[in-house]
Amino acid sequence: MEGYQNGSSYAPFLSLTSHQNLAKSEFHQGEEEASKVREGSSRSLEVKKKGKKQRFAFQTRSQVDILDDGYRWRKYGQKAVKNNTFPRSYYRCTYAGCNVKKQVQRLTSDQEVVVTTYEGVHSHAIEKSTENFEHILTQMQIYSSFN
DNA sequence: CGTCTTTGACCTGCGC
DNA sequence: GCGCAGGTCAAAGACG
Repeated sequence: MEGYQNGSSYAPFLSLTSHQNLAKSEFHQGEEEASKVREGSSRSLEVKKKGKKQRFAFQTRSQVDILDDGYRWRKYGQKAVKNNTFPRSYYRCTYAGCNVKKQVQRLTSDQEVVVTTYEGVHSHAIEKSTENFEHILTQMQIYSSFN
């Protein structure tokens, strides 16, 4: 069931948004992640765990793509989208058991704006101070979740 | 030495 | 059935 919900020490922005005048943040809880079996190759990864996928996207005005939100992220891919001249970066949480993914994309129209999309919820506390992220929160705007 | 970044290749889903 | 787009992984290199 909801073994991923801690409601204690995750996504600092979630709590902050509570008293912020930011727009509404939409969370999509989809339970359709199972069936990701890839046979035929040496990939024996089993992601058949139907975990709740919560997606959270927002815009930030920054010159750097890497927004330090207090967690450690490891980049695992970079692909360019057809609609955007700039490539999209894929990050993943390096915590054991915490398979949270982060997606960062820059707008081709406004390369000063960075769209960050969080996927999943952290199951561990932050390792760094949130003060830095809190500052970013002031400039960030909730972007329409997705379609 | 350990950690993380980068790039290419590979896979899947969807559309036609 | 094929092509396109998007998404992911792995290995090597770079860096502190």
